[in-house]
Amino acid sequence: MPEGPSIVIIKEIISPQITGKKILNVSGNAKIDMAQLFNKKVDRVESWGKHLLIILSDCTIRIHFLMFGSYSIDEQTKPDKSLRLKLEFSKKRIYFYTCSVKILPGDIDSIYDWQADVLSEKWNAAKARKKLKQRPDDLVCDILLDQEVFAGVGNIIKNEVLYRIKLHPETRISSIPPRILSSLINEARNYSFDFLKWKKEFTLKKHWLVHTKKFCSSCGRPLLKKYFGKTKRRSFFCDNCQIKYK
DNA sequence: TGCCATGTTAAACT
DNA sequence: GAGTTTAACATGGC
Repeated sequence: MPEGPSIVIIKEIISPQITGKKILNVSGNAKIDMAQLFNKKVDRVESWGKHLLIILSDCTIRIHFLMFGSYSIDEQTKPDKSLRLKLEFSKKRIYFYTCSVKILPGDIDSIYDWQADVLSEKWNAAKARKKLKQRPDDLVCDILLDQEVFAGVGNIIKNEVLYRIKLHPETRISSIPPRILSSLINEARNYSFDFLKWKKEFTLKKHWLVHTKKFCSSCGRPLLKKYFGKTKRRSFFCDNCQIKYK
């Protein structure tokens, strides 16, 4: 579920089913003020990075699926204890499980910077570049996961992007040549769209070149798995093909 | 079977 | 108070 493209898919499925519809009942164990949602109409459904946003007239329901979140439509498929939020409409019921639910008051456009979302048509590569320049000492494996810079990028996308541009995960931002920095920013977006396409085709895993893989598809040597940086997430990489600039 | 993970937050530490 | 580490969430794949 969790990386940005998966949220886009959920948005595309849910949006046409509930946009313009009124919330007739709210339940679940989410720690939110449910009364606030009662009888409100869904204005639109959006995604920002890994956030699913159900936008109402005066507030927004923000769903974050974390690591194990899921949802279902019309039938409750999980036990009550994991049912965070149930939204009932006249003909539809949407269930969200094991996720983080928050109500964001006010205008959504003043809360989210759509230009930071790698999957948004408003994505702004130049702005991302400026943010990178301000973080010269950060490792590239950390900054790719930074949702302020690359909203929607998760650990799989991180690994695949770095492999694609032949850059070592432990490289400092300040050491990356300008041309490689450009491809980093471009591929963070491009790979996310490839991820989206493959996920829709149910062929995502088949297309992984490095994530959870054992051997480099380019040189055939064994891939390494290490935990780098502040984020300490798994990095799969080829020590031979991915360059660590200094 | 048991471990680990596509993620984030907040509490508990140093 | 800053920075770092751990726990919590609770499921599913290998």
